[in-house]
Amino acid sequence: MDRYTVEIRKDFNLDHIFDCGQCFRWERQEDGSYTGIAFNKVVNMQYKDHLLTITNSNEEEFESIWRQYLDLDTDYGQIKDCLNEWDHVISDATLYGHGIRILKQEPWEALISFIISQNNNIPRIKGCIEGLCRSFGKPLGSFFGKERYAFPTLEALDKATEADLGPIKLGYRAKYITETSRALVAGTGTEGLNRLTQKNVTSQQAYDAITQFKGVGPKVANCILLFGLGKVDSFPIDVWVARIMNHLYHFDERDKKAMSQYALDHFREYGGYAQQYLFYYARGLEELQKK
DNA sequence: AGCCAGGCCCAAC
DNA sequence: GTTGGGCATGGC
Repeated sequence: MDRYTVEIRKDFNLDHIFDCGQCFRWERQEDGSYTGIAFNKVVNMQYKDHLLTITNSNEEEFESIWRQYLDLDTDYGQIKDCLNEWDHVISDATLYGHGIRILKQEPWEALISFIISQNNNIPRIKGCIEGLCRSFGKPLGSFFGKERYAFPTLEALDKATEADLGPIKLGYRAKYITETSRALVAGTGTEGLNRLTQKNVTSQQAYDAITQFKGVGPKVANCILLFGLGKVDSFPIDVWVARIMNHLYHFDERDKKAMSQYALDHFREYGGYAQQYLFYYARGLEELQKK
């Protein structure tokens, strides 16, 4: 099978990247590598001795897809330095998740995925999304021992009725998916979403645009901004972030407004990175607690 | 068994 | 503009 290897010196760890709750279609393998799907490509990624090897890919795809997806042209060392200069509490979190990168995911997939994520747990979110792909996504063939499916297109989900979505067990979110698909087809289509990634579209403008969709509130919108639209200043506050902000900064867990303002003041244009370090740290602490 | 999960909608203040 | 009940489903 085709493969491509590239050196990545630092600030890169597959567990941190794929297990920090930003994406739902990557599976850890026995050997510590990850197999997953993005942009209709099935690949396996292994990182060892500062070398990233992408299997079932090549240099051309690396340059056209994976370099941007993995955000390899961003200097995370510099970002962590800034965050630690602007805030003296976050250092443990930036050390704990030192290899995190914020994936540049496809806007449409992020929109639907994070609608599904609301009031849901990560294993089940993954199950729902996989079910959607199996039922409504294009078959990509068998890779790494499994049949693989693309994420469904807007057109495919637009055609699906709520009854069609029944077996996926999305619960009350099924209606959000159908209504959002209808609205997007009637409106700007996925191209309209893609345009929101442009630099001249502000985070506020993109936020206002996507909160028009049913099922997209403040938290879901901020996740879409951060993970799908490249608005890395956005700071999604879920129960984990609220919890860790309470623990580290002594905010009332319900006071989202105060936490957002703190993020604005201390994490500034890097709010999204700070949020991911905090989220991953919060879940890591919880994991330790359980032992 | 019962609480919880990457919350949102909508009605009632 | 804010607050709170209701909500589908299943992980743990």
